[in-house]
Amino acid sequence: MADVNIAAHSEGAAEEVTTADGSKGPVTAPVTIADKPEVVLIELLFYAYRDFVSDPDAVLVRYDFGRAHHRVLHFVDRHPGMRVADLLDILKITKQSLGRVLKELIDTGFIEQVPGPVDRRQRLLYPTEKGRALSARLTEPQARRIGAALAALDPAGRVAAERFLRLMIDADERDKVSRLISR
Amino acid sequence: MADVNIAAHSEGAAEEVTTADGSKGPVTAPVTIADKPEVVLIELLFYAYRDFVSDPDAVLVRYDFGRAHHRVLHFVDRHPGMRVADLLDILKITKQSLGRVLKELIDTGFIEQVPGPVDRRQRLLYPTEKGRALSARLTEPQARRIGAALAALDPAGRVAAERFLRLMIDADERDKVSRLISR
DNA sequence: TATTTACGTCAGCCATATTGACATATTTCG
DNA sequence: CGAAATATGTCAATATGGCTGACGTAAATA
Repeated sequence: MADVNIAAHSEGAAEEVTTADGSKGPVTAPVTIADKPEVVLIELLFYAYRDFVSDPDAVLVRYDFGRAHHRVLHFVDRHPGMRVADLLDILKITKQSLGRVLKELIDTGFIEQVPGPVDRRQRLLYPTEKGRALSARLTEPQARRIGAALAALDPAGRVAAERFLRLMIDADERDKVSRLISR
Repeated sequence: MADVNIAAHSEGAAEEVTTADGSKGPVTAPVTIADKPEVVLIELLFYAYRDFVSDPDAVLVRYDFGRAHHRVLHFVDRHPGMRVADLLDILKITKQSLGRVLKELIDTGFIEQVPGPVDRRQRLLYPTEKGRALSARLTEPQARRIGAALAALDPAGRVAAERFLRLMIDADERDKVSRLISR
């Protein structure tokens, strides 16, 4: 069963067949890319992301961590000294969801909390050496995948791919994200 | 707190500061895009996907469905008559995980099962009219988002964006995915 | 006939997310 | 100064979506 074997569709018509008694049967006509050309990109994004996130999973299981730990560690490593609120705004999850995952990363010594020097209510988040090392290790396969894909494009194509992804972000988040990324 | 306010980094050095007593403090140097240029794409993919999947959520809650239902309904709608095994191979989940979600979609009349006409062990999956309508409704905001992003690119850029996503898929899955998409 | 295949299901478990309420510092504002 | 807002943490209950493992059944196939 290594191969997906979706049967060819016998129906040539674009419309559903209504049976003799007037009841509606199942819809047999496929949604074609001619109908909705954007479906190609919708599905490519699904498949690409599916494989993209699968990369680090193999590493994470050895640490008893999940994808949530990966995300948290990545952004803390990327933005040392960030506030908890910043992290929540990036991940778009609640503080309760973040709580346990962050606690585990702190308890196991991958992330450290430091009281904000100016505003002492804050608990600024920093990676430890160990945290940085793990983050790098998780980034590696993803960077390799990205690098290989970009290498197959010409410079203009690389710019276009990046632009496309930027435009996929909510319009009212784009500037914030751009500022975060370009550090 | 509408704005993320990550403090500028006081450390100019690329390396960690070791304190006087020899103990390692937290790592304060950020990972820059100069260090790892692929990080830009890694993060863009995260942000883009985050917002991309958030679109249908607002619709789904009204049906008491989650993202898993969306994925199942989408692919059944896209490939009417597909087998359960095909769906599992696309989603890369176990049949037990699929089980509940699929059952709910069947029980609520969005998907129909038909015994395979040639191989009667199979339960071929079809959307109902209702299922097709919901799928279209869920696809709509995503297609709008994609369409807007593509509209901002020139034809070559559109090709590049699509090529990039194709290349992000596992090499040994690309042909299968291409066959699935180009229907 | 024996085996494999396609699918379903039961049971238990884990990870990640949610809402809502409440606690504790600390900063800021009137 | 005192009140209010802010940053964060935590307890509790719940939902969702995923997993492994075991077992069952019908149907195709070797």
